[in-house]
Amino acid sequence: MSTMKKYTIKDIAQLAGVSKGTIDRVIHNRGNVAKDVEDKVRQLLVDINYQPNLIARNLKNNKIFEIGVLMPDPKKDPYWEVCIDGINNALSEFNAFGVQTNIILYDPTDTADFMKCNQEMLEKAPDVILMVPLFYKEAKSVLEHYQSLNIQVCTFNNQITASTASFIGQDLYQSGRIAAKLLHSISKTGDVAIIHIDEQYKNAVHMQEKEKGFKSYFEDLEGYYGSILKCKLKHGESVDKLREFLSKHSNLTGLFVTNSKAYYAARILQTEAKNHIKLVGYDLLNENIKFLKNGIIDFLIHQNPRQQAYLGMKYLIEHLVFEKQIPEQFLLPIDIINSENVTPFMRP
Amino acid sequence: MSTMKKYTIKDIAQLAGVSKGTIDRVIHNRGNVAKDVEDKVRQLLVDINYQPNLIARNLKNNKIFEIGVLMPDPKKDPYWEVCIDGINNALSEFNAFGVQTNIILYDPTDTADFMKCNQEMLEKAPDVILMVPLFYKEAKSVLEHYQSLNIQVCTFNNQITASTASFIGQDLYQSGRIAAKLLHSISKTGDVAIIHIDEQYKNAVHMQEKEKGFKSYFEDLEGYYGSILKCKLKHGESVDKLREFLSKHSNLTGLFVTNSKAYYAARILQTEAKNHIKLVGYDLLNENIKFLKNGIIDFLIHQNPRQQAYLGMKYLIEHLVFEKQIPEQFLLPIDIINSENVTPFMRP
DNA sequence: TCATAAATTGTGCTCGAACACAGTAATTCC
DNA sequence: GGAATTACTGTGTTCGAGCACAATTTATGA
Repeated sequence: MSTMKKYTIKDIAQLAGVSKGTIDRVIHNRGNVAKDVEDKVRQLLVDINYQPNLIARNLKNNKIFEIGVLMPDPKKDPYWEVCIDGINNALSEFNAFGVQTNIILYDPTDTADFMKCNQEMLEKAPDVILMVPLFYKEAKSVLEHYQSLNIQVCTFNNQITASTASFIGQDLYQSGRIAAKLLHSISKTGDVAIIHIDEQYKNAVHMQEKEKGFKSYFEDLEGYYGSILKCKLKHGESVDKLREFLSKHSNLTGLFVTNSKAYYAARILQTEAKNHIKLVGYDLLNENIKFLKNGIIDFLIHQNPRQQAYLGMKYLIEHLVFEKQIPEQFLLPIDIINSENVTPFMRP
Repeated sequence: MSTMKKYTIKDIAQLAGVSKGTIDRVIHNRGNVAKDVEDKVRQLLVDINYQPNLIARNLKNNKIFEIGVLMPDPKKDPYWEVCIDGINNALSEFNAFGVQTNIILYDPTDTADFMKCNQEMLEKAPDVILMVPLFYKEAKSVLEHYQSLNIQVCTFNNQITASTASFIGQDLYQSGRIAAKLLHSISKTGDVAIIHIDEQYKNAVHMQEKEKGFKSYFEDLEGYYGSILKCKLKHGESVDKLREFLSKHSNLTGLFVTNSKAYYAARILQTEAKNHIKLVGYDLLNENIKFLKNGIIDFLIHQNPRQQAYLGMKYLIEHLVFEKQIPEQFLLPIDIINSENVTPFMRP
């Protein structure tokens, strides 16, 4: 805030009437310091609020840090594409500090591959790890292993509540509530439906949390008398099931698709000209954006995977380079996207 | 990306068969280097893609940088409060790099005070300046002066298009369009009104841009037959004018308040129980949030002043410390806020 | 008492870039 | 030819923290 001198170890040594070696020993608890001297120096450090010059510290310890990244292969699911951008972004921002990545991509439909890639990662022995722990049970054991090896891990997208690893993501329950609020604000009456598309074991928790939040909004609401329906489309099932669901329930005015597959529903609404049914979904996939712009999709909720990956990298790098503490959990704000504000969120 | 050795000046000297002094002279164009040697070294630098170690560079040049901040006094307008948080945030993030600020607050209703504070700033002779150039004409001349003194300036909130200073803010035209889209999505029929409250000379450009964007949305729209009305409330005028306006136009279904004073309109809507009139405004002031939560205000558009100030500081610091280029313009995404996603945006 | 161990403290080098200054080679000029 | 100037090149110190190791003081034991 105000003008304050930057004290160096040398300054402190002079003030305490000892040599810089002693100060160093106190700072790093290296022992071999007389009790009274130690107390005196410690007090002095507090008094002048000593902040070590991280630049100098870093110059000396100039090792190249290795960050292992373990995430789903964007080739298998385009949702993950932007994460690579976020990672590269962080990398270029900190490229002066000697950081290297080792990205391993696993098949998001294959738990065995996840385990195999983790094995591979262990062999690379990175300093820290950024991971999308898609599969709860497997991730839990893997995270425990990393913890026992004392490797700091930062997870994003999926929270493994049972682990101590730091997590970056969103409050899914709340995002369900937001979806409900949006749907309700654009269609006051009629029934609404929660649509789970391509539901898989790995996503079950995600979708359930969103569903709970969605329902809670309408339950809290006074004066709403529509029904909350539900349609599940398991992985591999035909979209015909959804088409039938939509024809059967003629009183439907709103749909909430709990993942990035809102465009499945949008296609049906478009071909069957059901323009009166409002649609809220997730994620800025090109296919979704197309329907957002032509008005079939009304709102998308942005989970900001790019930012999640970027922040994870940033936290890890700052931890390595500047010894900053990594927050246990960081929940990103939940962005509401419509056809008019979509563009800046697509910025690289 | 891949494993690449970090070359130092010493390495290059060895490779080129000269001393590190010569490499240094080439890198900094200090002259006094034989033509053939210079060419050779330059080629070498390109070949190995030499990246100077910014940590070492910084350690040597360890001066304390001074950032002058010139912004409206939050005591006069609470809108600016969060900017201080953003500035302190950036400061604590980079506190290891020897950066100091000198914050000067001016009266946002007083152009003369703005000029006086700029004079004061000049006397402090900061290395760079972060500024909210509230008053177009005055700011223009001031910015020219800073440019002639070769002081890098970063502006936020208000764009002085005639200047070369870097700008961080939002696309106001687009934000008007977003407001229109939101209003239209929650009330399909009836008239809408643009409300300018406390309009002052200094805000005129801001509000006009938003108005233009708002209108453009409805003009682009097919099948909308309502009218777009307008109500101006000059600084100091009684809100009764607005109350009368609202009673007179009984077909109104939506209001767009072009600045942070949406709560003025909300109060009237509440006391007169005009719940059918939808309301969209700007900024997460406590008063606005209150009405957002009780449903009188439907959406707020978040101009993110905190992030604007934070980013400005970050750009300036990285410019000073790492010699990074400051982007000429950075337009933040425009956040749509409803009662359900307001909380995380209020995070410190 | 003095050698030896143990406890404590001080010194000096390192990291990579920047830059002053010393040193060497080439050229000019009388 | 030799002094002086110019053109170029190399050396050594600095920044602040970290750490190895040397140096010093104090304690212990026979």
